[in-house]
Amino acid sequence: MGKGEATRAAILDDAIDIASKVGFGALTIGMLAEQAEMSKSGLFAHFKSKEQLQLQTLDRARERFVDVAIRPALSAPRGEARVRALFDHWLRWASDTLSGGCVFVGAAAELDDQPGPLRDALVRNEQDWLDVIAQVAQTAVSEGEFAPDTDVVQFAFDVHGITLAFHHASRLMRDPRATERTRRAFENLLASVRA
Amino acid sequence: MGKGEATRAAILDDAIDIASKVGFGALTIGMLAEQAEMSKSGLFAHFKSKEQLQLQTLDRARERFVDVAIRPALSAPRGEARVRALFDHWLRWASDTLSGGCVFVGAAAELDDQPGPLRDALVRNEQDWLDVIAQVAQTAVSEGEFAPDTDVVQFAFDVHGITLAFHHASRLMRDPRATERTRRAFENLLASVRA
DNA sequence: GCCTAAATAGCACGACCGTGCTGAAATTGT
DNA sequence: ACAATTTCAGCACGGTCGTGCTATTTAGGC
Repeated sequence: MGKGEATRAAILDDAIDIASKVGFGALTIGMLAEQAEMSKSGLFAHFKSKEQLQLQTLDRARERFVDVAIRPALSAPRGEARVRALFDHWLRWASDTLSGGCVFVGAAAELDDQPGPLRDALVRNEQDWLDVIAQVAQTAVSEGEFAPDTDVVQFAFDVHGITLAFHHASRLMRDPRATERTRRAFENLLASVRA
Repeated sequence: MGKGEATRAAILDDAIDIASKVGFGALTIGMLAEQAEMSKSGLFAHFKSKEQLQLQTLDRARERFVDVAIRPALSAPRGEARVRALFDHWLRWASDTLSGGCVFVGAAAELDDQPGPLRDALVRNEQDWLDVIAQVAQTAVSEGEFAPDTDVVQFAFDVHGITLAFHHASRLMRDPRATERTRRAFENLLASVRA
C-alpha cells in the first residue's frame, strides 16, 4: 500500500494551498478533484467525509509548518538568536510557502465562531505555536539576554500580534513596506525585553 | 418609500451579524431569509445580486463602526487621550457589538486572496481605519505628548497588530486574560512613543 | 503471470445555492 | 377611498454541493 498513501499526500498538499486562498469552508471536493486531476468520487474515497478531509489537511499543514519553520529554528543557538530565527522562519513560511499566505491565519479568523473538531484541532495548533514562542523566549531569559522579569507569555502574545499585522499589511493591503514595518516592530519589541 | 428602506436596513443588520460569524462567503441568502423571517425571493428583491448584498452589508458595517467607535472617540481631548479613546472604543466594538467579533477582522482574512469589488471596498475601509489611527497619533505628537520623531504610520501598524492579537486570543483561544494582555501591550506601545 | 486487494471512475440521490418570473398583498400619494 | 406603486411570496430553473453504490482498472504478493 504505497500508491494510495502517495496520492493522498499529494491531494492534501493541493488542499493546503487551496485552503490558504479560499479557506476551509470554501475548500470544495469538486475543485480539489479538478486541481488534483482526479474524479470527485475517486478522491472522496480517500477520506470518508469532508470533515476528515479538512482535519487531515490541517494536520498535514501542521507537519509542514513544524518541518520548515519550527524545527530549523530550534537548531539556532539558544537565546535571542533562536528567537530571531523563529521569527524569520515564520516570515518565510508566510511569504513564500503557500500561494494564499499562512493557512493558519486564515483558518483562525474563519473558524473562531464555528465549533467543531476542526476548530478544536486548530486551537491546539495555535496554542502549541504560542507555547513554542514563549519557551524559546524563556531560553533568552535563562541566557541573560532578556530581562529576568520578562513575561514570556506576553512576549508570545506581542510577537503573534506582529505576525498578524504583517499578514494583513502584506496580503490584504499589498503594502510593499510590510516586511520593513514588521521587522521594525519586532526590533522594538526585542529592545523592550532585553536585559 | 419608507417601509422598504426600513426592512432593507434590518436585513443588513442581520447580515452583518451572520457575516461576523461565518464570513461573507458563507453568508447565504437562504439563511439570511430565515433569520429575517422573509421568503428568499422577497429578500432577494431588495438586492439585485448577492454581490450587491455583500457590498451593502459591508458598507452598513462601516457606517455602524464609524458611529459607535470613531465618531465618539474623536470627541475626546486631542492627544494621547484621544488615542486611548479610539483604542477603547475599538475594544468595545470588537467585544460587545456583534456575536462573531469584529466583522472586518474576519473579512480581512477571508478576502485577502479573492479579488473583486468586495475586497476592494474592504481595503478602502481598512486603509481609512489605519489613517484615522495615524492621524489621531499625529495630534498627540503635535500636542507634545508623543515624541516628535514618532513614526505615526508605524504606530498605526503596531496598534493594528495588537487589535488582531486581541481578536485571536479572545475569540479563537477564548483566553480570559485576552483583554488584560491587550491592554498591557497597548500601554507598552504608548510608553515607547511618549515624549 | 496470476489473484487478491486496493485505487479510481461512473452515476445517481437529495439538498441547497443564486436568480429569474409572475401574481398577490400592502403601502403610499392624492 | 381609490389608484398607482412598491413590497413580498410562490414557484421553477440549472448548477454545485457532499455522499453513497457499483464497476472497472490498477498495483502488489506469491
